[in-house]
Amino acid sequence: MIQRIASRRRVTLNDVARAARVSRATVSLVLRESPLVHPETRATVLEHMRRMGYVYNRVAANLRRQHSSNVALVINDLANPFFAEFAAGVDEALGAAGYVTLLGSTSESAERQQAVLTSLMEHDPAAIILSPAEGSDALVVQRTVGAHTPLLVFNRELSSRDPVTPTWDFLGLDNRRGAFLATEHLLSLGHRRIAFFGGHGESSSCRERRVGHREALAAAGITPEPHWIIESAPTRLQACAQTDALFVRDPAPTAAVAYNDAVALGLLLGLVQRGLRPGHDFSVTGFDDIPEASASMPPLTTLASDPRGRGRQAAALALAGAQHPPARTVRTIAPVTLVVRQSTGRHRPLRHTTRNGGR
Amino acid sequence: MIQRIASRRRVTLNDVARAARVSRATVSLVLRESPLVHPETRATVLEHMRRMGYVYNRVAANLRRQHSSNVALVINDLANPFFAEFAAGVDEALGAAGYVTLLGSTSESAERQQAVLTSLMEHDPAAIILSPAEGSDALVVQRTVGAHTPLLVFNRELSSRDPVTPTWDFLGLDNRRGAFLATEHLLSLGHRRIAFFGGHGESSSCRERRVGHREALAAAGITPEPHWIIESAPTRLQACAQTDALFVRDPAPTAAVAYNDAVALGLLLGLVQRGLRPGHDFSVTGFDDIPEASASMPPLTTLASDPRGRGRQAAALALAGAQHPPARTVRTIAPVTLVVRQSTGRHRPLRHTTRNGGR
DNA sequence: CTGAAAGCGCTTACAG
DNA sequence: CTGAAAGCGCTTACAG
Repeated sequence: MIQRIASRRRVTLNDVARAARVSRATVSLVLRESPLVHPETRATVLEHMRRMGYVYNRVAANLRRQHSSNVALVINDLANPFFAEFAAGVDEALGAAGYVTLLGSTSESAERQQAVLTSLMEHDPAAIILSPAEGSDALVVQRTVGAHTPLLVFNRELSSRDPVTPTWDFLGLDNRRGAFLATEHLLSLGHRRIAFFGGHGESSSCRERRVGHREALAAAGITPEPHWIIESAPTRLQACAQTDALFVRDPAPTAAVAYNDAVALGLLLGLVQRGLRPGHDFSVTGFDDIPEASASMPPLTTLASDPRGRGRQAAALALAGAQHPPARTVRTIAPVTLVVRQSTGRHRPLRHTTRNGGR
Repeated sequence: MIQRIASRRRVTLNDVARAARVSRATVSLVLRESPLVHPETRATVLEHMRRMGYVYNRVAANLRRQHSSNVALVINDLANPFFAEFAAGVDEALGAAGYVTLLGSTSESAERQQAVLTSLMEHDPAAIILSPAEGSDALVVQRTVGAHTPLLVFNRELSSRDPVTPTWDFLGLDNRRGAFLATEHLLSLGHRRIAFFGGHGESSSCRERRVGHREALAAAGITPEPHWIIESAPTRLQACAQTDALFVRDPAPTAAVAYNDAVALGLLLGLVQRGLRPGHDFSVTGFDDIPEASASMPPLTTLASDPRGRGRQAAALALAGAQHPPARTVRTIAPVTLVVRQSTGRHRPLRHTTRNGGR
């Protein structure tokens, strides 16, 4: 009976005021813990709220205050543990700051990204964190986000056919240095013919990692052969299927810097299917340090970037962008660290071993 | 300069009306594509909107219409690919229905779940989809969600020390039958001593899976030994560390039904470290069919539950709950299907092979 | 310390 | 087909 009455209509601040025999203003002040209101009045009001099951309507409050308490988070691939961890970090930090996360997952589709951004914009986000879908266009994004809402682009550069001056902040990983470290590590193990395996040349992160690879080789006086650079979709299955491309020409590489962990794990599988023992006959590095990296056979040498920490960082940057007037755009490049495991050593899960892990 | 002027203030429906020299009502009708408004007027208004960069404020509209266009999604472990896929499915279906997803990730903490739910409730969700954190209490959840907002609980039962009559809908997997199928499969391979490995007895999904395991054994006339039931936190690392518990007493099990894929993958690793060849000396099954399951060494026999599809289903159920008056609570149990891979066969990735994969 | 009034950006009868 | 008015649930000066 009480249940029925309670569920008839949402109880509002007005109802509480009437029940407690005070004005709406007073209830509002109680809500925001103003010292102006008499402790006794305050206690009465609070008691009424509790009894009536009042829940604050922050949406209405925000409308009146011209304020927003939500941040949109648009993710290209939530199924990838790297981005899932990132999202968890974003949500954690936003929640701690009193914000709520509006999620949009695009499944790597630029069209869906467009729809998602349009819809989210109608919910008046204080800021947007966007990990762009492949092939998304900077101009299109810029147009739908508009000039009022601060945008933080994560992980991938946002570009366009026509030149665009970025009006967004950027948070990315130090891809160049990561790939440099991985290549250097393989060189230190005695490898000379080191492939760069997987990823697409259109992706900015892939391009940057290739540069790091090339620079490390150059520093060692090595000029990479064209057939050491192998493309593949950044998935385990596609990478596995591309394994043979490493061995089409003699002399074949003895090691590979993989675009990321997913690709590296696919390559591990491909090597085994070919009768090779990874970490023994052929060395492989990854990128991201997803949970599977440490549990693969053999465990994967890779670059750790702390995706959850990146998420917290992204939230902080986005909120900063929302608070200050848009001064100038901020570019942040987060460091990555090499984690050495058996996929490049010979059952020696140590850092910077100098034993030759190649053939 | 134009930039500065544009970014000064958000342009509202009022601004558009003034610019187009019509009333606000007319603009509002244009927005909702009402046939009442003259095509020419309509065109003018639309053109002004475009030029002025108007973006619809759905929050304000919802307030007026006493309507909500967001659904809260609270997830206990977003880093787990199973839940990440689920979340992607939810977001996809909600987006298609014109709703937006409010994300809350709890990292398996009941306290954080409480905070997250409270915060999300203030954003007036049309419904809540909750995958409960371990140890969360039904009464507490019920109290903070209230009677107005339909709640769909996913994956785990929500219980309490005191008896509660559920006022929420439920979507879960057919855990009992899944574990039954896995056990039956191992039996068909000739195993007689089959352990149930990992998970905690407090978790409803773990309890249900244990029942399935026990029933399948019973159907084969086998009474499980107490030391065949091994607890572990549902993570790869903890599971790996528990491997030895399988072999403390003779005769030891020759196969194990693992609580889920993470646990199974940890067990695979533990077996290898012990010098055993999984799928050869010892058979293992998982649960969930996460992407790594097919890429592990050896690939994992497991139960597939289509988490993305579950997500879409959850979204549909939640929206249904939001539309109809709360009639009675709905319980939905989604089927799972056995996927046979090498971790239970001898390099025979086929369904229902009858070859003995145990020792 | 509390109340009456205006307004956030929109929608919805109600007249005309 | 369009305009003037009221109101969603809240906050914020402004009086008293």
